[in-house]
Amino acid sequence: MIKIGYFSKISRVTVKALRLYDQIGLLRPKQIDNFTGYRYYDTDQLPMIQKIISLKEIGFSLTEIIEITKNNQGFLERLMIKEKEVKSNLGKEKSKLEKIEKYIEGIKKEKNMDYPIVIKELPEVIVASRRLVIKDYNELFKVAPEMGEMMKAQNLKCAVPAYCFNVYHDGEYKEKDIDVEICEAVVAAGSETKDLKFKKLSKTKAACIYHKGPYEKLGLSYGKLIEWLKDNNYQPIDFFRESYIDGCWNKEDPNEWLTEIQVPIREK
Amino acid sequence: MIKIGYFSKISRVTVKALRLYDQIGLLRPKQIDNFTGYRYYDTDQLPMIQKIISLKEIGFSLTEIIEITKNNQGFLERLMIKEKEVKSNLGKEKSKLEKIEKYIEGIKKEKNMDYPIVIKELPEVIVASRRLVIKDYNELFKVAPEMGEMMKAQNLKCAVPAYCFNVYHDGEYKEKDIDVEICEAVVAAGSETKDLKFKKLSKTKAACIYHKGPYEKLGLSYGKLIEWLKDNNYQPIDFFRESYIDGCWNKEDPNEWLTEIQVPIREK
DNA sequence: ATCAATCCTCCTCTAAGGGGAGACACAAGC
DNA sequence: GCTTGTGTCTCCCCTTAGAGGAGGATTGAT
Repeated sequence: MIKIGYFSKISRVTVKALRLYDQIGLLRPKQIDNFTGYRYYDTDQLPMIQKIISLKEIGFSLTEIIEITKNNQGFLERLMIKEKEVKSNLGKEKSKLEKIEKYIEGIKKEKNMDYPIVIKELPEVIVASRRLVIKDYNELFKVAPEMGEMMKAQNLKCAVPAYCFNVYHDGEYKEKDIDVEICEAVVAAGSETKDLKFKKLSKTKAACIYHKGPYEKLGLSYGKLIEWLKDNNYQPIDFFRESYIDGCWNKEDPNEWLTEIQVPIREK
Repeated sequence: MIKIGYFSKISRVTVKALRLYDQIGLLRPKQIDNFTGYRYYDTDQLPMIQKIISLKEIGFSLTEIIEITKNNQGFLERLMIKEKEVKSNLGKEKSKLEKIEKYIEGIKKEKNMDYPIVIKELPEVIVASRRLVIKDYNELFKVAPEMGEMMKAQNLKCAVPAYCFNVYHDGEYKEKDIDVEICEAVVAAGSETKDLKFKKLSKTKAACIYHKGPYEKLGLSYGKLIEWLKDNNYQPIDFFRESYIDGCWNKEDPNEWLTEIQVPIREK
C-alpha cells in the first residue's frame, strides 16, 4: 500500500487530480485510514489510472470516463460521437486559423480594416418593395417618405427589429437615373399595388460590413467587400443590400450615419 | 437609445453576454438610467460589438479583446501568438482524432485492448546493471537477490520511485541460456566491478503497456506492443525493458503480478 | 524528541456566461 | 387609473478539471 504522493509520482498524475478522482468516484484508493483519512493506493491501480489518462487524452470528460469504465457498453458509440466532436473542433480551429491569417495579411498589406467583414445569417423576411428610377440620390429623401405613407395607408406593420435597405439594380455606378428598389421588412404581406410589391426573401448567409459616415464614401466599403469576396473566393448570389441603421432621421452629423452593406453568398 | 433586449436582437448577442461585457468594461452601454439601472445602447455601438464577436471567433479571450480594443498596439504580435496557439490546438485535435480512430479500429478488429498502449517520457536515469547468461528463467530468482547484496555492499541508494527492469539481449525468444541484463535505477553510480556496471540512460519517449498476470503470458503483451508499433509506424530505438511493479515479492498470486513493457521509440 | 515533509479538509479561483429568484419598470388594454 | 404581461434589474449558484493556499494532523528520519 502506497501513499498518494508516491502513487502520484509513479502514475504521473497530480495529487490534486487523484483526490478529485477519489471524490467523484472515478478512482477510489484501495484503502482509506479511518482515523487519519490518509489514502492508500496499490500499484495494481496503475493500469486503471493509465486508462483514465488515455481516455482523457482523446477528449472524454471525467463524467464520461466514469460511465465508460463502469460498464463498457456503448463504448464504440461513444467513440464515434467523440470522433464527430473532434472533427467539428478541427473544423472550427481551421476556420479560426484562416481568419487569423486573413487578418495578418490584411495588416501587412496596410488595408485599414476599421470594421471587420463578417458572415452572418440573414433570416427569412417578408419585404414591401418599391422599385423606381430616380433622377438623383437626393430624390430618395422624397420617395422614401412616400413609401412610408403607402405602407401606413395599408396599415402594414414593420418588422421588429426594423430592417430597411435599398438595392441598386444598375450594372454600374450612376449619378443620374438610378434604378433603385427600396425594401422594408414587414410582419405580413399586404396587397400589391403598382408601386408596392411584396416578396419573401429566404434566409441566406451574407458577407456584411458596416460603413460609418456619409453616403458619398459608401464606395470605399463596397470596394473592401468586393475585394474580400474575391480574396476569399466567395460568389454573390444576389444583389447587394444597403441596410440603413443610423441616418438623417436620427443623427444630424453625416459622420455619424451608420449603414451596413450586405451581400448574400453561397456557403462554402 | 435602445434597451438591452432590442440591442441583443440586432447584434445577435445574448443579454447575459451584454451585461457581462458591461461589467468587465468591454462594452459599456452608452447611457445608464441612474434610478432604474436600465442600460441604454446606441445603434452606433453595433460595429464595436461586431468587432468583439469577430475577435472572439478567432479565439481571443474577453480580457485580450479588452486590451486589443483599448489600444491597438501590438495587435499583429497578438495575432501571431494566437496563430501559434491555434496551430498547436489543431495538432492536438489531430492527434486526438488519430487515437480515436485507432481505438475504433481496434474494437472492430476485436483486439481486446484491456490495457491501452501509451507513449510516456522515461526520464533520465542512472542504472546499476548486471548482465549474465542464465540457464533458465527460474535462475532469476537467485541472481536478483545476489545483485541486491552487491548493491548493498556498495551502499548504493535505489532511486525513488523504484525502477527495476530486465533487458533480454537474445535476438529470439529462448528458454535456456538466456542473455539477460538486470537493471536497477540508483541515485548515483557506484564503482564498477566485474558483475556490476553503471550507465546513464538518457530520457526518451517510450511506448508502454501494462501486463497483468504471470510471466508466461508476457508474450501476448509483447505481441500487442510490436503490432502497435508496426501499425503506428514507430521504430524501436533501444531494447525492450521489462519493468517489474508487482511480483512474487509482494503478491502471492501470479495473476496479480504487474509488469510494464517499455520500448524506447523515436518521436515522430 | 524534533523537524521537515507529507497528508488531510476546506476555501477560493479560473472563462464565459446560463438559469433562475425576487423585485421593479414599462407599455397596452380596459 | 388599474391590471396584466413582458422586460429589466441585481444577486446567487452552477458548469470543467483541477490549481493554489490556509490551517492543522501525521509520518519518517535524524
